[in-house]
Amino acid sequence: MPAPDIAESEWSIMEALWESAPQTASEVTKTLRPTTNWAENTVRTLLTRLVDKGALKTGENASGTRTFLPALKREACVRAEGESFMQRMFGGAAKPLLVHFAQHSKLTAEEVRELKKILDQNLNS
Amino acid sequence: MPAPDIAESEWSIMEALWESAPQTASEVTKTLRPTTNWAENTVRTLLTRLVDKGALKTGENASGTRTFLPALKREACVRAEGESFMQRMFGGAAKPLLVHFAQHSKLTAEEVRELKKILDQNLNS
DNA sequence: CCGCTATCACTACAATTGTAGTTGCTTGCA
DNA sequence: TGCAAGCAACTACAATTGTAGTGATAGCGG
Repeated sequence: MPAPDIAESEWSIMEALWESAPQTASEVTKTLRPTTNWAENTVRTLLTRLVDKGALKTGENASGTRTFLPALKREACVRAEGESFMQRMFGGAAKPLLVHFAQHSKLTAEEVRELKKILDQNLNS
Repeated sequence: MPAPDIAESEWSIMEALWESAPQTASEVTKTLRPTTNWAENTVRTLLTRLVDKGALKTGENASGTRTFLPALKREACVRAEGESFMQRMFGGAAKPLLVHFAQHSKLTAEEVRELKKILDQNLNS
């Protein structure tokens, strides 16, 4: 299973754990509380589902409580999601996607400069 | 309701109708048959859902049969979906998104040139 | 005039997602 | 040393999605 399908609310969980891992269920809950205000059970459910999907692994902390940590790299998940998005919206072609976001986003001159550099690097590789 | 949520299989329907509209249910079915192989009822269900969501409108053709046509521009839907994707995956920031796809896509020199131009245009606007 | 075929409008139903609640076990603390 | 509080495992339940099937209707072709 290369890249399990991670739903929207599950992403919040993953982000929290990519940000800092391992964490126990209640730690994750506290981490997310400001943004999501989820009940701890909600977080637990999502954690369990993510473990089932193979996106998270579990461990134990010093006090014997279960902890959760990513089983997949963020980069890999982003890439998979991105691939699927590109497929759905642009028939799998990168250019129209890049055109779209290049046109409809506000970018600073600095960012534009960086992006152009990256595009160049893309070529000779 | 600016931009209804269009599910994955619904996108196929929308694409067919953005490509050519209006079409009757059976026409859409035939249009999509090569790629999806959906039963006509499946297509009808999706069409109905999309009308409910306000993404499609209906009309009538010469023979009095119902036809379907987009109620929203593709561009608007792509933009909404893109926005939400950018939010989920990159916290809403365009640059990291662009960086990601600029790095992980194979682009031709020509495409790179065009993209750089668009980036420049982005600036003075 | 009558049945076959296309259309429609409903209904079906399992899987996934969002969001918890309930129950049972454990264990440190008063 | 019994109880409140944390933790784990299940269960709940409505909405959305994917993928059709069924039943009613109605017009075309014989």
